[in-house]
Amino acid sequence: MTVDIDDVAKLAGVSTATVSRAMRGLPNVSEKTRRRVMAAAAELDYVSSPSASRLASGHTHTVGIVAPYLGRWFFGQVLAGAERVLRESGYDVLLFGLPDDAAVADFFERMPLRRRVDAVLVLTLPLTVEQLRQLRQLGVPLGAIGVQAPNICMVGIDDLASARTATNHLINLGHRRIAMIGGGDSIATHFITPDDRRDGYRQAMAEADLPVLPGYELDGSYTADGGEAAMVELLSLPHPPTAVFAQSDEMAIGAMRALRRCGLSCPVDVSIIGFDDHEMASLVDLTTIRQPAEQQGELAAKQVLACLGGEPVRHELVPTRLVLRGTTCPPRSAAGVDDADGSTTDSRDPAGPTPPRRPTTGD
Amino acid sequence: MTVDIDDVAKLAGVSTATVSRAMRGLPNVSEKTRRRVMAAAAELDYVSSPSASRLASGHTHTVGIVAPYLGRWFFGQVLAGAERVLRESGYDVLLFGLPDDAAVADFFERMPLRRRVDAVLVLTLPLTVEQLRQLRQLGVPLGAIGVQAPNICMVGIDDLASARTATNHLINLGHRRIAMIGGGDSIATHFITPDDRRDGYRQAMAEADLPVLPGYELDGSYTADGGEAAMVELLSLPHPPTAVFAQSDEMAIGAMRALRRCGLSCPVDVSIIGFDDHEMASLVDLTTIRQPAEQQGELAAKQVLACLGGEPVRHELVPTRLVLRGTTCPPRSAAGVDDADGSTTDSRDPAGPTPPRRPTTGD
DNA sequence: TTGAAAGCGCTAACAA
DNA sequence: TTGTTAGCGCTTTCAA
Repeated sequence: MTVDIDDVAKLAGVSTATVSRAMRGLPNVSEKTRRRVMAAAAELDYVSSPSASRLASGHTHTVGIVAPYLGRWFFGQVLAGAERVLRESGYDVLLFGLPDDAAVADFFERMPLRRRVDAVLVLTLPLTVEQLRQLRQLGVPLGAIGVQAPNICMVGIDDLASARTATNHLINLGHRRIAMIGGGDSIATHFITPDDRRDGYRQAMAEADLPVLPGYELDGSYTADGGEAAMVELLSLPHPPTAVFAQSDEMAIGAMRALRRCGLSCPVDVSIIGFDDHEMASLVDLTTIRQPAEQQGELAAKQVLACLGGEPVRHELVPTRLVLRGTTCPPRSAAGVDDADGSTTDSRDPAGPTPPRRPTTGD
Repeated sequence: MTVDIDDVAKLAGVSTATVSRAMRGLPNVSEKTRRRVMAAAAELDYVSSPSASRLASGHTHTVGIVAPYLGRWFFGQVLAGAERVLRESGYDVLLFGLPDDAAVADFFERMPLRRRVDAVLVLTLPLTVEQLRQLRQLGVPLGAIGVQAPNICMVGIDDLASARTATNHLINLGHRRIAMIGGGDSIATHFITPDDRRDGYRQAMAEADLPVLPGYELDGSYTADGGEAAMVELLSLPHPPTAVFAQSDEMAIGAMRALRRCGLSCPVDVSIIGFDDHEMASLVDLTTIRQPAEQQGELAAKQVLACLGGEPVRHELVPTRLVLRGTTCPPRSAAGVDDADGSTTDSRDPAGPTPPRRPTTGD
């Protein structure tokens, strides 16, 4: 039924070993023979059986990608970048989404990656020490995005410095009452993004001698709804903030919605800065910190491929930058202040500034 | 080094065949033996080699998923739904993104799915007749989303009726000059989404005796930038529309941006309705047609699994519905008209209406 | 540079 | 219900 290596060998008049060598491009085959083999293979429309070659060689030519959410913007971008690099390098991508605790538990109990992949890419997954140990036990190169751990490849951004930049932008505009919407306390040891961003916020505030008022650090669960709820809470404080740093654009956009529903104007009443530069950020004119998502996926994929090629483990940080748009401006009380920060590049949105908005009055 | 089926057999005091049967849950094994085998396997931390069992059995327990864009919202949602169902059914997911012509060409030339998967899921990929033929030649069940073809599973929506609903909504509000932003002419025979939505628009217009003015059908490439460009063109017509039906939320949001940049108000100057109910639609308060993306992924996955179980090919349409938000209202000239449509359920956004906006004046 | 042959680890007939 | 055994289709020594 299906044509196998023997058929090709017969047609080409060589042994199966030679067919195998020729088709994999090994050097110890004469050009003449290789041509004959390739011609025979083409004529028979032969494709080698991956199961058979995996069994015989022990290599799967497959990379496993594990991600918590496949449907969210950031993960989609990272996945797109990683998949493209792997596909173009001839690797298959085996995908595992772990959207909830049950899925995580099941995954680490059955370890479906065992004997199935040559390398694993972990996308921003909060890992416990034990889970990381289990992944290590797979005995294949590990790559991670936003997860720092010894002896595994990783790419990421400087969350702390980026959060400082965001906060400094608000401070430099003259704000003094600046709140933060972030993620809750993370239990996972190796997932430090929310903590780092929080620390960056705190550092910037401390350096400017500004207090973090009670109730100014809220959990927005990294969702728009969470951001909206957090903003509502902030607005009910005795001294509501004049500016908010949201740890993600989704939360920032949720916060903007809360303001709109309250009849308040962003940025005139409250300035908001987000984080990510989600595709929708430009559409809602959101000032934010841009992080290159797809590029991080590409880099992480290249790193594990390099490890597979025998190169040493690498760690890479990609740069972020402040993207100025229309949701931040000086507070009503203050005069404009120079806005500058050494650690990242400030830049106007290439699309150009949008016309300033009038505050909408609530009904 | 790695423990194999023989080790387990020895420890359990049975033959390898029995181990194989016991571990796969085949019926012809006594409970006592099965327990002994499972205990031995657990003690040795044994996991069977997928390559070996695939080679021996011919089954891969893997489903290939092919999608044009992994990073876009709709595909992320569908992928999340499909992956979850497949994972929970014990199937591996092999992922292929085909973002550009080169990737498509390469994919269909090398056919990396051959001998690698038990079924294939195609997500909204414009397929030529020849490409579809090649997929069929894989000899495995095929499932598709938004791609109609004989004898393959498919889930989708009624694009034509949904587009009519969208257009009728604008008509019922009293609009007469209604334009459409869609996709260009599709070359692919089996990818009829843009054409169906266009036909729905045309039908609704014709039934209401409204003309489709010259220049009222534009290509927005299904991107925000394309939508913005199309809107700019519409605004430069001798008789600009008072309402626009965009075939996707991304294009709708781009069109909204164009209006904002021109100092025009949505919906007071121009009403806009989108399509999809993208997560951002509620955040920018966009009236739209909701289609359940994740659910379509789940259904398609279930369909191919059913085919794998010997059931016949199925076709399923999932319902869409009009979601009323703040970007549509009667045109300036007209009095309000009753808005009703029998084919779908009209509903207020559960989050409730937002306060009406004042038109912003351009500077 | 090529060929012969022994696996790779499992499944599935067939036999018991 | 269980065991025996012959493959599944390739890769990789080892010899030539």
